[in-house]
Amino acid sequence: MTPTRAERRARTEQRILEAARALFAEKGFERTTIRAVAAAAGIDPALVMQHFGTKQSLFERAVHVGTEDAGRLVDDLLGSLGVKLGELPQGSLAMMRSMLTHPEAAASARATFSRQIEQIGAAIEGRDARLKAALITLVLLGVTVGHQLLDLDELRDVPAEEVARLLRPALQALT
Amino acid sequence: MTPTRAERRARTEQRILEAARALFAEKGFERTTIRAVAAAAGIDPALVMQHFGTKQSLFERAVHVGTEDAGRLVDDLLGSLGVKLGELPQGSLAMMRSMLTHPEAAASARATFSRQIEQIGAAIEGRDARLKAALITLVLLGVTVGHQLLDLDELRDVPAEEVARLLRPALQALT
DNA sequence: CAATTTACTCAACAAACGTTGAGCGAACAA
DNA sequence: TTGTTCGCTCAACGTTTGTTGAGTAAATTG
Repeated sequence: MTPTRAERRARTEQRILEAARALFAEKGFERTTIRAVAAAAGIDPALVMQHFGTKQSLFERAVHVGTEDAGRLVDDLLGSLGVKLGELPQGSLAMMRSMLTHPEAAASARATFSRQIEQIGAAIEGRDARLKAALITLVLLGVTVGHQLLDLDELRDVPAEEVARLLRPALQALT
Repeated sequence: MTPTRAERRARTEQRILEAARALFAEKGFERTTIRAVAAAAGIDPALVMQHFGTKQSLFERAVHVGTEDAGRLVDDLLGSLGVKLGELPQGSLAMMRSMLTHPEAAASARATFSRQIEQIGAAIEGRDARLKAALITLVLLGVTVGHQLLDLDELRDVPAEEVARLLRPALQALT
């Protein structure tokens, strides 16, 4: 009946990570406090430190989940040009939210984007393949930022399929 | 010979604003401290407060300059499809750098983008004009973020003309 | 000239932050 | 059951932050 010790540990660690991801995605690294994460997880701030050591490593752990899945967005794009907005994992949103202000988030973002660019570039022929791939990635970045993070009125309540439909010829022009 | 009092005041106010713009553009709102701005301007931190009251209003004053010029980027784009990257005023960079983490910067960014979207939308025919205009703006946002703020390797040292040349057909597909 | 305004510095405050160490009580191993 | 491990809380530290009020010296005003 009573949960085992390892279970409890894994359970609260998960609660911390979920709370951290949500707050990092909503407020970014600097405006998210350990105290707020702890409060959202229903525990003491000190426990967060015991589990993750430092705020920075908590961020890394929170962001790393979903980073591998982020490549799928590009796969889907290249395969069928069907962009799936609004399905980004919260870890990727947290990274994106912080990448302009937090140096380590910027490094992580650069690594992720470079991986994606390389992936796309390999599927494009021609001399400017890498540059074109970068632009494709940045087009998606811009739309995602405006839609998911900036929450622009013009994109709110617009179905992802419609965005994909309008974006498709533009992206095709870049290949 | 000795500068008048009003001159001195305007002079240092200018130095503060320049230092603030540079730091806000480089580090964003939360990582830029009043003390750092004061040090960069060669004065005491208290003097910054006397001039601008609060860090928030300093940011607003620092960002507001160049906001009107930001619309020209879109004008140029629509007129000749010649995107001029790398010529963004530092005030706009500061706003962009902070828009994902600082709520008031986000509000300012939304206002700026909405103005641009409306402007572009008026020049596009069809039912999806506004949505297309939003996507055009976000494409430029993404490229600017990747180039100016994220400093991606793939776009570094790439002349703006080449980016514009590759981007042109993609943007044309959105009109 | 004397009187006053003002650009500016100095020292300090209160709040919030990340982080730490001691201690408590329940789960574990023997 | 006894001793140990460990998840967890509590209280506090030291630093950094934005911000303030008193004080100084120089420019202005009369």
